[in-house]
Amino acid sequence: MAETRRGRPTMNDVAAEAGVALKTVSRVVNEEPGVNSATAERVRRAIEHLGYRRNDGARVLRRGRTASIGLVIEDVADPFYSGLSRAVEDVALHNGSLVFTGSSGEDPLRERELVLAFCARRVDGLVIVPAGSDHGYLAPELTAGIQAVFVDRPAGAGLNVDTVICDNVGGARSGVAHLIAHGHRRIGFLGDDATIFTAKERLRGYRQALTAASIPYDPSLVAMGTPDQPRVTADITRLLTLDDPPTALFTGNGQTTVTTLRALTTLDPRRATKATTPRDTNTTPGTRDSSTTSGTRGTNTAGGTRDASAAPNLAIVGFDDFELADLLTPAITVVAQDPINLGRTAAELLFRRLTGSAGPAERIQLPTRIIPRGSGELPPPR
Amino acid sequence: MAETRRGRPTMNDVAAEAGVALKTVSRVVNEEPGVNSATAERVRRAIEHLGYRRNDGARVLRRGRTASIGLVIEDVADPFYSGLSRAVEDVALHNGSLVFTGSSGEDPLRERELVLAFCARRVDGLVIVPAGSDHGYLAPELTAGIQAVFVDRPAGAGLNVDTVICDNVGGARSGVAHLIAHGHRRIGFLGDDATIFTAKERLRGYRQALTAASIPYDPSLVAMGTPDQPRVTADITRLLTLDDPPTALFTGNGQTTVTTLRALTTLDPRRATKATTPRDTNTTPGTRDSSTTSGTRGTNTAGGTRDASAAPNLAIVGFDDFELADLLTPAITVVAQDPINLGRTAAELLFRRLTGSAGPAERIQLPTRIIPRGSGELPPPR
DNA sequence: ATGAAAGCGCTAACAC
DNA sequence: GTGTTAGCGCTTTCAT
Repeated sequence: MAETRRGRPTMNDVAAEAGVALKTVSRVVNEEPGVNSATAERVRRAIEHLGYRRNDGARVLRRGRTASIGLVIEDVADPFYSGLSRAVEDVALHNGSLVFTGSSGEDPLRERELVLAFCARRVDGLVIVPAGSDHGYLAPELTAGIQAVFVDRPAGAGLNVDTVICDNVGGARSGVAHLIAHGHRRIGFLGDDATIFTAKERLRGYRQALTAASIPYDPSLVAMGTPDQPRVTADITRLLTLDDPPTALFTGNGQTTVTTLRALTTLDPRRATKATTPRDTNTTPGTRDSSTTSGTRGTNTAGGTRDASAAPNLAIVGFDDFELADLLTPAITVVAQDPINLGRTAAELLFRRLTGSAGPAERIQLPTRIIPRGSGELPPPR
Repeated sequence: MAETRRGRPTMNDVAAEAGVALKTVSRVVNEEPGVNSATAERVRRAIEHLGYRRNDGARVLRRGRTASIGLVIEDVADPFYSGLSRAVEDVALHNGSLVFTGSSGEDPLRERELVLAFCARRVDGLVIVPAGSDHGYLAPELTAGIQAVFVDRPAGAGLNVDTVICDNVGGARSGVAHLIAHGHRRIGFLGDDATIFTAKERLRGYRQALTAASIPYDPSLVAMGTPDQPRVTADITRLLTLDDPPTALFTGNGQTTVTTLRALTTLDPRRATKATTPRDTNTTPGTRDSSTTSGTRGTNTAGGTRDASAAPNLAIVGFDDFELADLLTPAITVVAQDPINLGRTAAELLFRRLTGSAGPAERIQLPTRIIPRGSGELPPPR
């Protein structure tokens, strides 16, 4: 409380106040043994009185280890990555470490900036969901002893680091095989941007499933790009107006699945009445308040009602589970991966490295599992 | 690359390599003016050659400011807080600052640990969603010059800090008034744990709306607690089996809304057929794969079909918007607050403080808006 | 334009 | 048990 000097009190201030040497204060603060309990008590009183708190920055400078790690993901606001984040956080806390978090927003430059900023802060290690494919900038940091684990996507060529990913190929294959098992032969693939590793892998799985069922690959059934609404809606429109349109859709990630569902709702004249107020529209309270949407409940029979020319009775399987998938009508069948497991596994591997585990870089692949809920079990028309 | 000494190269190493003094290296690294361009080039080559990277920890120790902030929220994995996080992150990056993130998990002790750990790292400022109500531990830190902004919930008594919250009372009031305007007089309130500030405020709003409509307050219509499925299901069952059951429900936060919807689906025998595979159940791929759920689509008419004794045709308005609210049947009417705006406002206020803005603690209240989508416009039965 | 010396707050290594 | 000294890697101040 009582401070005469500018700034926070230091160990020196405490030492002066308690009438002991600096080192004794250090011993008390760090609970080292071998301090007379009376002396210790005097020091503790001085600490209390001055409101002293150890400066971990200085400590770190002296000791080498910062007890902090850096986490670079694509976007914390995405439920997939926020689950992963939480898992990393928990493991870090468990290991007495703090975590710097940063979202790259799928921008390789921002990824690089964040990683290097974390390295400049001398984090002990990094958990990275890479946006870019060139990680040469990391090499000197690794040489210098900073540990890194890549999650969800592998590092760019030439970098030999631990990696934790899910079985993208196998997951997509099983999801598409599921649709085939239910009688579909024209299956659309809506994927994330083709530059993204997971998107490419899942497309591979899609093709493998087709091959296994002796269904020829038709590139006109494939649409890839960022999962923004206009693009997805346009692509779906294109697919549905093909001469031989798909009877089922496989969507390549969570965002794309949701965007697809919204597109289908828009395209279906009967369903369209339901979602009158799109998200993010500015609605003045009390204005369109009661009129437009009331009474619509029960007017749509929810399934099997889409106008064939616009949004036919499509079967859907999505990669990634998402909240409320089970409450939609029909409920959405998904190929689920476990973001928490992904994050936990990566973080645990990182801390194992930090506590001395040597050996070559590991590549851990986590399984996916299919969760049938209804949308993926719909048969093709006729 | 070429390192003989242990650890990373320092400015000293660079200086030796370039044949200049330490200070000259510092000048080059920090792009200070007044260095001969030839000398600077030599230094730069040495930096490149040695793979030198400035140690920001040491820099910070000398300069005072750490260019980092701490963010303590309830749970990054919750979409509300992950949106808020992203906004804080973006503002921080914009201000050249890194952010330590930590989830308190609604545990006051963990909140305290995190905050103090951040303070020990000498973050410049803090953005806190408080879990506890006693923030006495923060006082010395504030005195020492660490800035703090509280978001979503105010600080405990006695702490005079900047606060950014949404209009919980007004939002709840307007949501409940909306239901009343649609003819409801028996309205259940399902809130978060009663110890949580926002839960209490929203209950107040609920009561205000009732009072304004001269509807007596009936405590048996109110249920508060953590939004776990068993508790919510039990409470809803209790509400629906009252002699005079509610015809509408107001749910007090996003999690509760979702849990409520899931409970209603379970309670409704007709809807129950739909969500056969609950989330988080371990389904072995290929086992229950195709049998249980196929063909259910179209069997439920989605709205207006609940068994009156279990889950009648309830109107619902929820506090907090959530992804897919618009795609449910019926789509869910919500009182939306804007987590991104909340985070951005708080972070901007923090950085304004950090750049010298003085003045008394501010208390900023952000508006909510009602988004009618269908579920809140259903009339009471008869 | 360049450099030498001091010191940020702490811990490690060694006295006493 | 306690204290002294050095120095982590950098910036600051003041010389040259």
